[in-house]
Amino acid sequence: MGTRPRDKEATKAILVEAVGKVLARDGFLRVGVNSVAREAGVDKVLIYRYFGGLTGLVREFSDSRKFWPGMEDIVGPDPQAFLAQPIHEMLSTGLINYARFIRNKPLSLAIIAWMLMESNELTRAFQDTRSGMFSGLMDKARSSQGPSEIDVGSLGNLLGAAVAFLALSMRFPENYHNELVDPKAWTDVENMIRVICSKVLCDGS
Amino acid sequence: MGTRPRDKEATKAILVEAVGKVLARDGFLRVGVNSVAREAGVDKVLIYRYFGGLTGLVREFSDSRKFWPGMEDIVGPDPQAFLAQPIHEMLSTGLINYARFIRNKPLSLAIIAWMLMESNELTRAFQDTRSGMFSGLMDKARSSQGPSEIDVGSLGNLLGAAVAFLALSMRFPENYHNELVDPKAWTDVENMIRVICSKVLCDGS
DNA sequence: ATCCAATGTCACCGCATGGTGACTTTGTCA
DNA sequence: TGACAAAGTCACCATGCGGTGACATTGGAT
Repeated sequence: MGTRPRDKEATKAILVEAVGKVLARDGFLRVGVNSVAREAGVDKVLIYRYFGGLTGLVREFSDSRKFWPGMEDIVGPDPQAFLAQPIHEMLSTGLINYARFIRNKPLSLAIIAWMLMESNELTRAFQDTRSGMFSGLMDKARSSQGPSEIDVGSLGNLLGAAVAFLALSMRFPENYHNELVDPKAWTDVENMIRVICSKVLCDGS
Repeated sequence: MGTRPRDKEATKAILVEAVGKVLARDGFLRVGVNSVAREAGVDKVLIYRYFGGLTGLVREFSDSRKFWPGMEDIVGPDPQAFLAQPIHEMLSTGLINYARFIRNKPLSLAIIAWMLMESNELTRAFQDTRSGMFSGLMDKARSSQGPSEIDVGSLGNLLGAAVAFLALSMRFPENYHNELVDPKAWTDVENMIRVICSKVLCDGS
């Protein structure tokens, strides 16, 4: 029989990967013990034996990949150049990089949606992964700014929320009459972000 | 037996209301034939007999109430005064009214979330209800604007998306480390919206 | 070669779901 | 007073779920 050699670690890896497949293809609604095991072609009892249950498996899945943009995804390849920009350009390019990072990542979008829909031990498995990177970056940006100005962090949060919602709504364009399936619409969004950051952060007053 | 007199319309109304109760309390994940019938204290077969299935019931529910803000919710009690404002104030007050309308309406938030999560015959039942009111308002605003300026509609869409995401994320604050449970945080958001609309739409160039 | 723990499969349980047919009760109209 | 259709209840089905115990198979150490 050409069956796979018995390899616990390999099987665990298959299961972890199966979570991602189900999540990306069918959404978090379908992520369950049965569906994941079926996707992996493995008996579901191994989920309990190896991970103590679906929660443990999802947690391991959460650690296994990089769903959220890291510092380098946000600031780009040259951190020095990034930090040398005026603050409004730092924010807008950071936001645009964020948008570009998530908008074509079904897994990231699925997780964002999941965390938006319920709070249980499964979504809590993702919580820690969302590093405070973004807010840290905002603090850094804030420090290079006069104290009495518009709060860069608040503006970033607001526009980040907009980006996330637009990226999510793009998944079911027939529900939200939006045109973001067209990449050109995203360049309009990016331009709008640039205009906002520029006008809000560096114009007079 | 003090049982209710047999009244088809009353029973239908009870079922329609039960959809809203389940949706607001447990979210769309729990909206099903069994749970709704149980909530209504009525046999589920009546859902099939009276509405042809859950889809018909949800559609009737969708028509039964006002989940989305109407024109008067957005423009306020005095349309004349609203339209007399400069365009950036029209947009910001409209967005703020939108935010105030939805942010404490669990049903509206649940439906927005639902439409963000799946596209099926049930979510399609809500689709038509979302009147093109907002975009119509944007057109009106656009007409009172010079042709070469920033597009008010795009800005409104972006900030509307931000508002929607923030309102949704508020439902599970432990997932998104946000502070919007505190109403004061919303006044900050409103102020930020005002600043953005003002700086983007009326500052020079 | 033998033993044994680890690896993996299979069968089953209780429960909830969407869905349907057969039943009983009620109001109404002749 | 009956008859009858509408209103509502009940019992049931197949399916899928999370979860668990018992089984078979393998590889490695003695």
